[in-house]
Amino acid sequence: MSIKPTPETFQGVLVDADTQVESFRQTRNSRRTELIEDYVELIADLIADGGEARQVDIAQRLGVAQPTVAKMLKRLAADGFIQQKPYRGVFLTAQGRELAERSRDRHQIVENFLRALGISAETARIDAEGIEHYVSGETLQAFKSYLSKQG
Amino acid sequence: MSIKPTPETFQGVLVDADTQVESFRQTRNSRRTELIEDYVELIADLIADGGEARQVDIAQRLGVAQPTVAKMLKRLAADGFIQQKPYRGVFLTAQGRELAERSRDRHQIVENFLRALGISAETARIDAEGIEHYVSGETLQAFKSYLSKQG
DNA sequence: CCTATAATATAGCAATGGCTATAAGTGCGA
DNA sequence: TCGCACTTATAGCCATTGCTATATTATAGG
Repeated sequence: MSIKPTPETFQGVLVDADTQVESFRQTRNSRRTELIEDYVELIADLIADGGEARQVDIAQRLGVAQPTVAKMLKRLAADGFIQQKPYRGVFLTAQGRELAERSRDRHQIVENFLRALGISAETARIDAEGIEHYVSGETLQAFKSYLSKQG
Repeated sequence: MSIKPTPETFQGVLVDADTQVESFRQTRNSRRTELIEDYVELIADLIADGGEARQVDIAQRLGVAQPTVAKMLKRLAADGFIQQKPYRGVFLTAQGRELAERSRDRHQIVENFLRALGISAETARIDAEGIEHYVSGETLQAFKSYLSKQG
């Protein structure tokens, strides 16, 4: 089990191992759902904006190739977030709409929070895209309450 | 090219496509370096704490299996971040130390910032682990200046 | 109605990051 | 010094997320 010799004689750089492993585990978890959230959120936006979400549009927005989108859509369908008809557009299921709404809310709060801190619109947009997936409920709440105090 | 019919008649949910694609591209980029940063940062901490970074310790901290670590270390060595001697520990190169230091600084700032917002220690630790990799220089600066105003 | 263009589907490849099982090397204590 | 326990190396598997190339289907114009 590799017991370290008298850890208390060293600088306390390291936190408890069991504690740290939990953080990393959670991060890996978020990483797994990150792409799903991006897709569902984008699909919802495309539908809201133009009535339909086509593979070519999703691909163009995400900056990936169309077959990459096709493959991911199969997974989203298998996971119950969307419905697909061959050679037709995609539609969100109730579950998909629910996830999209949560994602969009969270995204908006994070982006607005960064803007409120004085960060430029462009940076806020870019950083929010990455950060949103790693923000817990507690942190989101803190962001919200900062925003409301700024009012 | 799929020209949308009169987009100005819809709710402005969507930002410009070229703009959005850049955000997603950047996010994918961060995702690629995320694991490398975690490894290098952890290796630096283990060396600072106990003088050496063994695969079993890295594996235990990250919550992954030892062969997973072995594979990643090969990649880190190929990328010039660490040096390996067979059946011996790993050592950071100058490049590795540089990355480790930057990562640790950024990590600390993000975690302290979350704490300053009133977020609990545990949540701050977990969220910082995910968020740190997606924080741009500008945002980091904003976090720092919030912290100094709090001081 | 037929054809050309656009969109979607499918096949197959590569890199990444996990895993288990097992081989090989190290080093300590009897 | 010899053997056992620990550590590292290696082999081979799987899932994910990207790609290119190509086949198939839809659809709009002439």
